[in-house]
This record gives sequence, C-alpha cells and structure tokens, in this order.
Amino acid sequence: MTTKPLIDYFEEHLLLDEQEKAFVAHVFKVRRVKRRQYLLQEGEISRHNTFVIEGCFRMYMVDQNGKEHNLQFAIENWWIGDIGSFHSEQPSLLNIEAIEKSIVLQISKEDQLRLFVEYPKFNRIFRVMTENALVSAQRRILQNISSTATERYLDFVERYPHFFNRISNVQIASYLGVTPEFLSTIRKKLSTS
Amino acid sequence: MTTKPLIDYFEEHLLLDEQEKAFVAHVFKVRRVKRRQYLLQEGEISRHNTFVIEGCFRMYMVDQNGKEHNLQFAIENWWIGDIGSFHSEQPSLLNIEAIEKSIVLQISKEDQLRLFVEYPKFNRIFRVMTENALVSAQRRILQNISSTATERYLDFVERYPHFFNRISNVQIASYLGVTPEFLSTIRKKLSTS
DNA sequence: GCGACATCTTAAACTACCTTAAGACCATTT
DNA sequence: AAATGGTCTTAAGGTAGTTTAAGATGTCGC
Repeated sequence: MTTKPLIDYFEEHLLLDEQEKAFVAHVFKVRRVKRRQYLLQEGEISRHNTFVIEGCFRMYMVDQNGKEHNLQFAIENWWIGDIGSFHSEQPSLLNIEAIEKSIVLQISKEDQLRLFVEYPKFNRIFRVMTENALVSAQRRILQNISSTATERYLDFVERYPHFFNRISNVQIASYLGVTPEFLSTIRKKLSTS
Repeated sequence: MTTKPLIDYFEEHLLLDEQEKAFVAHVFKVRRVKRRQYLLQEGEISRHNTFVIEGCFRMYMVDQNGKEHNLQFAIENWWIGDIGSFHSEQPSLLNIEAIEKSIVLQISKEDQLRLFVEYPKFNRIFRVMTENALVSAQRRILQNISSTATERYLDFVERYPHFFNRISNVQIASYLGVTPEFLSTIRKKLSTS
C-alpha cells in the first residue's frame, strides 16, 4: 500500500474515515522518477500536486542570465509543486527535477477539486498545510533581508540536517542565494574557527 | 455598514448567503487605530486576524542588532497578521504598526474557528487566500536570491504603485533589504539615466 | 516663530559577495 | 586506461551594499 505514508501524513492533521482513505488511495497515483528526470518544466502548466514517498527533488527558476535559483527542496513526506501555475492554469516559470531516483504520489487538479467538494475535511487540511508553508516562506524572506550568507548557511544546516547530507553544496548555494565558490569560502572559515 | 468592503472581498472568491453575511458582520469587530499605534508587539500572542478598511500598516521583525526589517505592508482590502503565532498560540516575533491613522476589522481565533465549522465555505476562501499569499512570498524569495537591489526596487515600484506613494523610503528600503542610504543612491542613479 | 525630530541625500572608507580561472578529486562511461 | 563530467576548493580582482558622519529639507507640537 504505497499511499500509507500519505494517509499517515493527513492523519497528523485530522483523522480520516475508511471512505476518505479509499478515495485518497484512488485519486493519488504512484509514479516512479529517475534521477535528473523532471516533474515540471518551465513553460508547462502544472497539472499535478505531488507528495514525495521516497527520493529528493529541487524546484528552481532560471533567470535572464541563465542561472538557476533553487526555491525549494523536497524529500520523503514533503509536498512539491508550483501552486501558482496549478491554480491559475498559466505556464509555470519553475522547474522540478529529481535529484535522486524517487517515488511520488500525484493528484490531478480535477481529482483535487473532487476531493475538496466531496470530502470538505480536506479543505481544512490543505488550508493548514498552506499556512505552514507560508510561515516558512516568511521566515526565509526575513532571513534573506536581515542575515549574512554565513548566518543563512548555519541556519540551513541546523534546520534541515537531512537535506544537508543528501544535497550537493552547489544546490545549497543556489538555495541560499550565493555562488558555490563563496559558499566554499564560508565553509572554510567556519571550519577553521 | 463597515463590513461591506470585507463582504465584497469575500464575494470575489465565493458568493455568500444572507446568513453568512450576517455572521461575518457579527464576528468581525471594527477598530480604529492611531498612527504609530501597534496591533501586535513582539512577545505577544497574536489573537486576531485583521482586514484593513482604511489606512496603512507595516509588519516587521527586530534583529539581534536592534534593526527593523519589514516583512509586509498592508493597505485597504489587505489582510495582516502573524499567522504562525495566531495558529500556534506562541509569542510572536513580529510587530504590526500603523503607518497611518487606520480603521480595521478584526476576528478572534475562537470566532474564526466557529466561522470555519459553521460555514465551511470559509475554509475554502481562506485556503485560496493563503495560497495566493504563498505564491507572492515565493516570488519574493526568488527575487531576493536572484536580483540586485535596483531590480527589486524597480519591481516594487511597478507592482505596488499605491504603496510607493504612501510609504517612506526608509520603510521601503527595510522591505527591500537594503539601507536607506543605499536606496538613495539607487534612486539617484535611476533618475540621472 | 522656534525647537525637536524625522526624512532624504551625499561622500568616503569598509566589508560582503561575485567573477573568472585554475587545479584536485572523485564517479561514470568508453 | 583514458576520457568525461560533476563537485569542491583556492585565489585575485571587481562590484554591490554597508557604515559613519554630516548637512539640507520638511513637518509637527507648542
């Protein structure tokens, strides 16, 4: 039963009855993804919401100079997707790439709407999930406008130790908003002090 | 009827019946706020969710060096509040200060829970509102890690022309994550080119 | 009309971060 | 065994942003 981690996740918010569990198992589809494979590419419309069962992803934007900037990582029990594109049905500016061989559960927009209409409880669960994501995003904004790169790096290591062990420094630098070279000098200063 | 702008706002998402409108008018309380008065101060628990009828606010954090960093502004028809503290009932790290003499509508946590339970439609409205806020926050994160201060300033002016005319450059600099002095040199360079 | 106070600007010295380029160290592929 | 490509590091010179201090302007209470 591949949907077990997802049902467990939902039940951390609200308990589900058998009918709801069955519906979740029915509308979320398993998908296996190779390393370097994309769930979403710039220009496409995001048609699915994705929950990670196993593996690791990054979501990034490419700027005018062709440089990549990581907005988010996702590992086991995290959600990933371009909410804006998913809702507005406009082409996405983001890319979602598997950093490791992965297994995910995906729900389509139509099924998610059915989920909300037929089982209103999920409106509430998704509202709380989104609120939590917003709080994290606000934390990161404040950190970006108030901290040095060194402070941001230390906070990242402390806050996401599991990410830190799985993700290359190139990707972490891109998440923190510095060049890999500068992250390297930060790490050196920290290790020799 | 002071709640009209709020009901109009809700109805941009979903139409309300008379009962729902009456409940909204009942649970949202009008509050008048002087310039420089606070809706929330660091260390307090956020007990209300606030919708601005008239006036202007800023929400900011104070860092270890005593410097203020603006997370958000809010004018007519915007929401403002520390969602994290409101939900977790933990002391807030944020301050919300009136930049202008203002009028707001506030709902308590208990009433908001009643709203969600008795009129489930609002779960959906608030979910969508929160999703939109999250998309904006993500945009800002990407901009912070990928753009120069000049680009961020130009984007701010274009995106929020009404803010731009009402808010001092000191406050805008604090929102953009630069010193007021540097914002001044940015503005000079832009005006002489 | 004066004093007190906030806002905005300018400039010089300083620090954080970037660019470019190169070399070392892997893990894969051929 | 050699070639390839990704990761991490080091270093030198450049640009973006900060700090401090000072002066100009404007606004408000009295």
